[in-house]
Parts: sequence; C-alpha cells; structure tokens
Amino acid sequence: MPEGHTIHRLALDHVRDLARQPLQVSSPQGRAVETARVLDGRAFAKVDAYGKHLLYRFEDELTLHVHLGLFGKFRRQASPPEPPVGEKRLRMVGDRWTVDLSGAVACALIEPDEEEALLARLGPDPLRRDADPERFVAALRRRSIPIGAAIMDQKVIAGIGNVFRAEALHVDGIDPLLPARELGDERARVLWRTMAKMLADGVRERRIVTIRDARDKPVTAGRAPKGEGPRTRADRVRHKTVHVYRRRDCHDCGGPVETYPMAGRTVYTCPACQPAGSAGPSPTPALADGPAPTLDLG
DNA sequence: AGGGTATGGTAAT
DNA sequence: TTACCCTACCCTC
Repeated sequence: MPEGHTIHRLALDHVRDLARQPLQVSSPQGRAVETARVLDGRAFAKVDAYGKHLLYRFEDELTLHVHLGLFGKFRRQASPPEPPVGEKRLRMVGDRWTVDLSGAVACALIEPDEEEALLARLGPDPLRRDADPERFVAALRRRSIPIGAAIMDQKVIAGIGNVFRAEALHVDGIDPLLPARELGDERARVLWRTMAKMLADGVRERRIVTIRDARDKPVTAGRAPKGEGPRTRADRVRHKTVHVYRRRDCHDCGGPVETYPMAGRTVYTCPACQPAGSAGPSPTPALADGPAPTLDLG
C-alpha cells in the first residue's frame, strides 16, 4: 500500500512505538545483517518522511534509509515477538512493540552525501510543511509529457503513486493525456491542493479517501428562480472508496472506466468525467486562493 | 504447484 | 520502451 500517505503514517507510528529506546535490531532473512549489526542496541530519535522514503535518525548521526518499493511491508506485533516467518529483512524490537520489514527495495544506512543526492531527486512533498507548491507549478510548466506521467515523476511531486494519480485527476476532471504544460498555473495549484488534501486524509484515516466537491452538480429538488442558472450544491461529498482506480465503472457517473498504460503503469480514467483534452472546470476562487494546506505531523 | 497481479523504481537498450 | 528486482496473496489446476 505504499504511496506517500502510507509512508508518513508509518513515520508517525514508528516514532510513537519505537523512538527513544534502545532497539534490538536483526535481519532474520540475512540480507541486511551488517546494517542490523550497526544499529543493534541503538535508539532513533525521529523518522523523517520525504515522498515515499523513510529516514530513521539513530544515535551517533546514523541514518537508516527505507524505501518500500512495490512490495515492501511493515508488520507490527507486541513484544516479545514470535519467531520470524517469511522473508523478514529487518526486525526492530522495542519494549512494547516489534516491527518487521519485508520486501523493501532499500534498507540500508546512508551517508549525508547520499541523502543529499536522494533528496535532490525529489520534488515537493505536499505532506511536508516545507513543501513549495510553486516548484510543482513550475515543473509542470516545463514539461510536455502527459499530466498523468508528470505527477508520477517523484521529481515533479513526491509521494503520488498510481492510485492517487487516477483519483486526483478524476476528482479534478483532468484528462491524463493532457500535456502537463497545458494545464495552466491556476489549475496546477488546484491539482496540488487536491492531492495535498487526499494525501493528508490518507495519513489520518490510514486509507485513501477521496473528497469530491459537488458544487457543479445540479440540485434535483426545487426549481431555479427565473432568470438564474440551475442551482448547485455547495456540499462536499466524502467517498471511502476509489472512483476509478481498478474499477470497471466510474463511481460518479456509472460509465465505463478506460485503461491504458502510461509511465509504465495502468491509467484508470473516466472519459465522461475527464473528457479528452480537458484541464478540468475553471477553478473557483475558494479553491484556488489561500495558503497551501498543511498537516501537523506532530 | 504454479501463475498472475500489485499502491515502485532503476538500469539497460 | 523493456527487463528486472523485491514479496505476499489469491486464484486455478
């Protein structure tokens, strides 16, 4: 389940469960034995999350870098733990909780220069307070690749994966094939806010939640006063389900979901809600203005 | 038992 | 663009 929200949630959970106490660290699978040996008996003070990367700040300036990749998983159990089952790359045992890591792409100590290079490869992460949305806007302006490929590029925006790509573009009514630079700055800012909100909700609720602004939906009951357009609802609709990702039919309109490969992954899009060439409806001032949303990750 | 699939990313072609 | 890596789970045979 690893997109940005999962990674930030893990950082919070691991600080809560394991920080500031000496940990028993081992590598049952045997692929990170040296890393485990160095960290064994040490404590970490905090965990920094950048996009899909985790950085555990251990004593003595030691940093453990973890990237889950597609298959990586953390599992938690009460201490003392059961004997490891399966391919456990790293086991961290604290006084109350034990966390096992399996399937990760990266699980190793990194030096400051390597970390610098890593962070240089990442664009702004909407879940971080220090994120600058204008870097995202500027990056889109520079790219002729489809918007659906651009937001999967971690250098453009860090933390978005295939689910959020499908869902965010759908919520904003954007055709994934639209060239990134044709989105326009205002709509790019709206898209940033959509993704920031979805990611933040995902951290809080431990799952992907989409929130659709229903303002453009005509009110079915009642009649519009003469001379005025149809009345619209201003309420926001929360969906604890995806709208298009891995669905056959669109959750909003019921029409068939279209799929095709883009940037090495399958795109899911609703041609009715996201017509060809669409950059989405004009942003309303309420959505386009104001400071970028932030999340207190205290 | 074996195959297909998955929310990711890199390196080679 | 493709090949390949990492692991678990679910389906079919």
